[in-house]
Amino acid sequence: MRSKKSRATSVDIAHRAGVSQATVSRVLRGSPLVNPETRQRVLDAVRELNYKVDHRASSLRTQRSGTLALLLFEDPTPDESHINPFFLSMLGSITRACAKHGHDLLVSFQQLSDDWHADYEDSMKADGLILLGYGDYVTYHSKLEQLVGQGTHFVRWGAVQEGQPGVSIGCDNFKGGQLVGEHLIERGRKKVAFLGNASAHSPEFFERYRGCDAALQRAGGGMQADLQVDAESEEKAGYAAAVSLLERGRPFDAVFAASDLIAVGAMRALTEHGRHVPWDVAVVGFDDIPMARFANPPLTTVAQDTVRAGELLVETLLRQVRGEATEAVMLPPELVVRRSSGAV
Amino acid sequence: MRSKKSRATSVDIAHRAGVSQATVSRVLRGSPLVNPETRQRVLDAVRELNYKVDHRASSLRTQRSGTLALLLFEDPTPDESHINPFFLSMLGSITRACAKHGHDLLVSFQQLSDDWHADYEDSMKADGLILLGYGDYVTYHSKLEQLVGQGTHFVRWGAVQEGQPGVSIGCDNFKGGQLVGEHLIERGRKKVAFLGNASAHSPEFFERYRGCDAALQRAGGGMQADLQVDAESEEKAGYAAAVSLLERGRPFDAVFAASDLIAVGAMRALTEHGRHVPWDVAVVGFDDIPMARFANPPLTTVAQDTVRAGELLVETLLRQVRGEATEAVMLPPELVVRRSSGAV
DNA sequence: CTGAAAGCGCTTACAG
DNA sequence: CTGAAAGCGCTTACAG
Repeated sequence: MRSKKSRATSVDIAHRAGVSQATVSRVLRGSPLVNPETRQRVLDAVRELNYKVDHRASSLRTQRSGTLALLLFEDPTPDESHINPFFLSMLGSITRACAKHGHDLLVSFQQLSDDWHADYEDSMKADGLILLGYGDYVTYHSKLEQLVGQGTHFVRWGAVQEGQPGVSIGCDNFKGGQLVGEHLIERGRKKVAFLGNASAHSPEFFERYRGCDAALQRAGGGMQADLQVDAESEEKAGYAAAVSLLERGRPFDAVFAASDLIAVGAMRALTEHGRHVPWDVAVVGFDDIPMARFANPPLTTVAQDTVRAGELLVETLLRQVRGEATEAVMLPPELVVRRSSGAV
Repeated sequence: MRSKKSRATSVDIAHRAGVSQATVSRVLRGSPLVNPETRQRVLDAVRELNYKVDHRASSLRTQRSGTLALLLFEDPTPDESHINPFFLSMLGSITRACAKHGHDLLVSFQQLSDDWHADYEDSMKADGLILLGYGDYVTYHSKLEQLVGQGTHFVRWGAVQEGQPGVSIGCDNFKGGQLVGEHLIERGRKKVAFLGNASAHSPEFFERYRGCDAALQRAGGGMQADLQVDAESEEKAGYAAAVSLLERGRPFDAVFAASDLIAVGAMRALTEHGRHVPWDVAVVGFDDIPMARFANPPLTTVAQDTVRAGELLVETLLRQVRGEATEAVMLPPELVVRRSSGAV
């Protein structure tokens, strides 16, 4: 919107360049059906009047918005509190990937309870949806089915598993858990506690748990139910979980936290309760958020490739929008060893 | 976009409800000029066909998009690297504030070098722009003037100072620097090094520097030019700056880092070079990013109220879009004392 | 290679 | 309270 004279339209350009409005549109869309000289006259007029195509009009006409919407779910922490740093870095890489593909990104935080399934694409604000966030998978499921039923284009970041509505991109969480298990065994740890929800409601955490268990089993051990404590992915929850683990009084020499945020909280609790990390207890997290390097001691963790993830999400969604076939992908995790799991 | 039958339009609803398309529109816009019974019939049809107003069409017609665009600048780190956590949390609070005001948020990362001044609002994708990011203020300035000249609606997060194009919301950086200076003096520190650019190119950092200087002066001292080292807001830059400070061989008993990221890097360098924080050197940062609490030792810093900042930015911009008067605001900073500046 | 015309899906004076 | 009509600013067959 201009303050004085209203903004130039393609008609103004046509007038100035002495052509029809249709020709202006052809030039701006890069149609080859335009005489080079005509094209130049139009381009000159465009520059002189500082003209920009009205995105709403073109999108209304073409039925393509060139916009993707990112819906970020966060259930537990309604307001104030900080967003999970892992999602923040996903947000960063998704934004970059969108730009790279010439698309705009609409960002929106959602409560899982909201009626989100019926918004952005339905209002034609976006060509497709990217769904991101932990969330109770069971609740989630029916909404996803609704999306599929509506023919909405979407991709989801999260657990990649059978019988799931829509296309998912996710980390190979089982593999990640395995890497952790193998690492702990190598360091001589046997009794591994798990901090995080380990049930079908949180399939990502559960896979991490199962992967670690598989690795321990191969070494003749296994995860113990009495060493598992539920926790959402928050520092405070990690602290609380570690405290209640200690209260149980069962011996353990390692903690596998389902996320770095949990791990950081757990390390604080352990230290405050006189357990030395890593001498008494090795601690390993998941995600490799920026904070992990700076934790005290620096946190061993499993890195997820957020840059690749962002690109894959965007590319997959765009392919879907174009009507091409798409498939689920699991990204390989990578173990990052730091001092929190140091040798005994 | 639906997979099978194409999506319902207001004409379909009109047909089903036995009214004119105009009436459907009136109902959906909440016009009082509709008979309650008619309204109900329309609403029923809307529900049955799962109809949603096409946002592009309505926005084209009303000339209001209900969308704000956030342009995030990051000059030094072109790709890969992580976005400054401080901006990430601003992003979070801006997104929340937008939702609260019923607006959508378009997010875009920009290189300062890009031709950004001419994009989102010009394409009518957004009603206004929020500008966020450190950046060389001198380069910046002329682009801002262009925006003002074009009559573009925008607010900027950053230094609040005289003769600046457009409306700015920012932290009271001078005051923040003062708090740091007073705190250090109270802890018996005299020779305060400053890590960060201290010139008109980085007015935010410069104000922090000047504020600290003012506090020291009041105590009979002052900042020393030979204890100032340039640094962008990055952990690596902080590390490098601290190393070159040490190499100068001038005595100092405190470091005021222009940002937490710089402080974290500096603490690593100091520790590696045998200086104990805080015994030998007190370290103070700025921003209070999540990482600050978990740094080793936990970092004393100046907190900026990002939640309030986000709301203020959105409210101010919306007021501007509505043609109301707006003004610059400086938010009060708050000192957060942790162990990195612990008593001698 | 170019123009006239229809139409994307809404909103809103204008009549009644 | 309601309908018919114009128009927001584009894109794209359809003719030529």
